[in-house]
Amino acid sequence: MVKPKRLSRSCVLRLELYLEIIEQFQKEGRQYVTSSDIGSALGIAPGNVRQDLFGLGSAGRPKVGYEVTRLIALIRDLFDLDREKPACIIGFGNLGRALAGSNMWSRGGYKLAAIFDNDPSIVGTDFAGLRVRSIAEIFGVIKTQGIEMAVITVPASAAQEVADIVQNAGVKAIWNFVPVRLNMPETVAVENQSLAWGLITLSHRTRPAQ
Amino acid sequence: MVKPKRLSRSCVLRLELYLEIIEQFQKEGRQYVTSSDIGSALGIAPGNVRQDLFGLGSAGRPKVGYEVTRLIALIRDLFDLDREKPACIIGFGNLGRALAGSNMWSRGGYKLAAIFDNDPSIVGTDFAGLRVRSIAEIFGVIKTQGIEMAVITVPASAAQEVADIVQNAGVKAIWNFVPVRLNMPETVAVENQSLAWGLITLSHRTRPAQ
DNA sequence: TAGATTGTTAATCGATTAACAATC
DNA sequence: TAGATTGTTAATCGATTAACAATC
Repeated sequence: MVKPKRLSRSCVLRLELYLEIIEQFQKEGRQYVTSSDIGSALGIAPGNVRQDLFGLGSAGRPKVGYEVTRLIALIRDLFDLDREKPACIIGFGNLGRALAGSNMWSRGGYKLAAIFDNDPSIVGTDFAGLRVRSIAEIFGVIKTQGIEMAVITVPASAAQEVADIVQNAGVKAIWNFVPVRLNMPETVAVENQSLAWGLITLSHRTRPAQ
Repeated sequence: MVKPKRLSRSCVLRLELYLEIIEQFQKEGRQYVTSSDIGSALGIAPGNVRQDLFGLGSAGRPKVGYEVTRLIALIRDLFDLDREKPACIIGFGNLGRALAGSNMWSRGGYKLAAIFDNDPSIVGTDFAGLRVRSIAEIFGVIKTQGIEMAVITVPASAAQEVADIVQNAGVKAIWNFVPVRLNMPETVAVENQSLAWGLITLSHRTRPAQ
């Protein structure tokens, strides 16, 4: 189950879609799916699907298709979704709260393990069994709980400072919702989730003809 | 200022980054930027920057660089950011509230013009001068206010139904935060913002070596 | 002038699509 | 068997990178 070749970002994106749709097929009770089943559900050419799965080390059977359980296991393994990785949220405003309450954590193989904020009126309150902690505790809690990922939803002025702290504490990944380019070593995986991008893209795509 | 050629998604993404960084340069008082300035700030090859700007119909001056104000105007025009387009949010839970309060609207050239929810305890309350309206009013309000874009943050079970309504009302774009594939005609631009994707990507990128 | 930087073409690289033999 | 579907190679397409003459 070694996977030496680096997958392109677009291939990763497709595989995420495949997983989603295949799990849906599974819910419907199907045991096998074909590349056309997957492709037509997603608007992707079946050959493209086959080649992606081929790179994954698939094992489809001509005329039958791919075994659903095996395919799901392969993709979940590739994405490391079955290991519950501790994560934290830093910045517990509206967005932090929304993310904390979302069901995305388990889908991504993470577990929300700590929440931090620097507002004294929030620190100490409870959310889903977690006590909101002060910013000063970030380093220690990440270390002792082995937190691997930090979601950053603080004001722009504090983002780099917070990122430095979590990086020093040994976090491997940062999900950055702040519209600021974080300066981080290559060892930390940073995913920028600038919300304005989605809007700008839509604005572009619906721009009136001139 | 006609732009016949279709830009690739990655090119659009880069141009969004350029805009961001160029506006930052502008704040610092600079009048000209070179392709290397932009490229090195973003980790993109300067030749790539030049080619993108070339496709935009740029007008740089050898040895001097590109005029900041002109470049900003070109990109903002391309993305149609200077026309304030009315938008609405449907589903006013934590996420809807977080998005409503974000400063992304003006950056994307939109203006939050209406909020909808079906919870009677929320309908009628105020948020930033807007009265939260009931789901039943969606069609009429979109029509009368000329709303062009709808942000959908409702439960998964209601997403398709809501999308159908806004599409019938004439919305041109949907920003879908629900992890559900919406069935929409090609005339509607749909941007899926599945939050789990960011997590899965990070999980993949930090997967322990095997 | 000399040096820096653009505009733009050509070369490379990678990803997608087409195709079809292998196989169940 | 015949037909459907995979595995896998080759062809195409597009995007990135390299390169360099033009120019300020």
